[in-house]
Amino acid sequence: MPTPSPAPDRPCADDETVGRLSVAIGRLNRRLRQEGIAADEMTLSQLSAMASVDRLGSLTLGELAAEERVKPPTMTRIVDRLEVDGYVRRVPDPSDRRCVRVELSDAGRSLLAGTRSRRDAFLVERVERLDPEGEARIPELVALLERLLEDDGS
Amino acid sequence: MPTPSPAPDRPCADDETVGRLSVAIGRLNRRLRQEGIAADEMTLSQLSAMASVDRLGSLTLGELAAEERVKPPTMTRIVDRLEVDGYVRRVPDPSDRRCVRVELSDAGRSLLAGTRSRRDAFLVERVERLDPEGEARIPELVALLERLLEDDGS
DNA sequence: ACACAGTAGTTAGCCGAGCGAACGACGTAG
DNA sequence: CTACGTCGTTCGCTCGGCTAACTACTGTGT
Repeated sequence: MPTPSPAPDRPCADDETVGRLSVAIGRLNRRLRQEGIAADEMTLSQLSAMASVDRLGSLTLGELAAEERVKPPTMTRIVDRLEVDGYVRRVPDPSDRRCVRVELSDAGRSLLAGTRSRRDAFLVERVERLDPEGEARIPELVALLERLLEDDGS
Repeated sequence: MPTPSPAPDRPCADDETVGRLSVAIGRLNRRLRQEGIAADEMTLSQLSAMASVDRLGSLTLGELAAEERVKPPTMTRIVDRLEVDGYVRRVPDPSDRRCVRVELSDAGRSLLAGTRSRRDAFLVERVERLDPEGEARIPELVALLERLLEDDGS
């Protein structure tokens, strides 16, 4: 077969495949940054944080940082910017005044909805460019990626 | 089929799936940064640039920037750092003295080899944590991701 | 009750990654 | 030879990530 890559002499999908995977992840990330951000004023980090709050409900800043795999100071600044732009609120936790809960504002929710679709336009278009066969496989792909992220330590 | 995700009421794998895809991409990228970088002094951008030079051979700075989907000033600085660290060389192009060709040094090549395997350790471990069924699907996943990146304009 | 250790978040300071604008050096068309 | 285009660099900016150090609070142990 003239397909350049397969090289089926290797028993399992290890080294080379994994290398290509991390390269592909990096590139897709950059593409998503370029495509997704141009439309609005959001950065990927801000968007991702807002999406987590939307999905999981009110979170403390620390929980949000952990969810986003980021250290607390980083999340503090991301939330700072989202707050001055009016997309989230800091709400003191009544039962533990050390904690700060982060909530989406209405503006945040609607911006999230609108932004998401625009940001995803690139991916949707890319997905649709695939043959139907490939397109049908996308959900599996996503599930697999999510399983790679399934967590434990660190 | 008891597979949890399909939800076949939606005609195709669009909006929500694509949203999850971009979230997963972002997270994996951050994880790779954390895991991969700790071991050595490389950043993902530096590594990715070196990998491109390794794969495609000597490139001009502009070609490299395009390949990495980055603007020239960004690539200039990445190459700056790689050069002071001795991993690449800037070689003037004899036929067009405006151009600068970027080449890997021996140190760069060996560091690339060593680093790649360490950086991939996280992914390899994650892949192996999957059931064999999932593991077997990784190559398809990679191929699909690469097809999403297949290029055209922009 | 009070002191002390531990936890949540912030502040300050550092660096890398990305961009656009402006510039110098070089090639090319006229 | 002049004028224009291209390549790379420099400058100056924002964002995102980190660590270290600090403040405010909780909880625990005498």
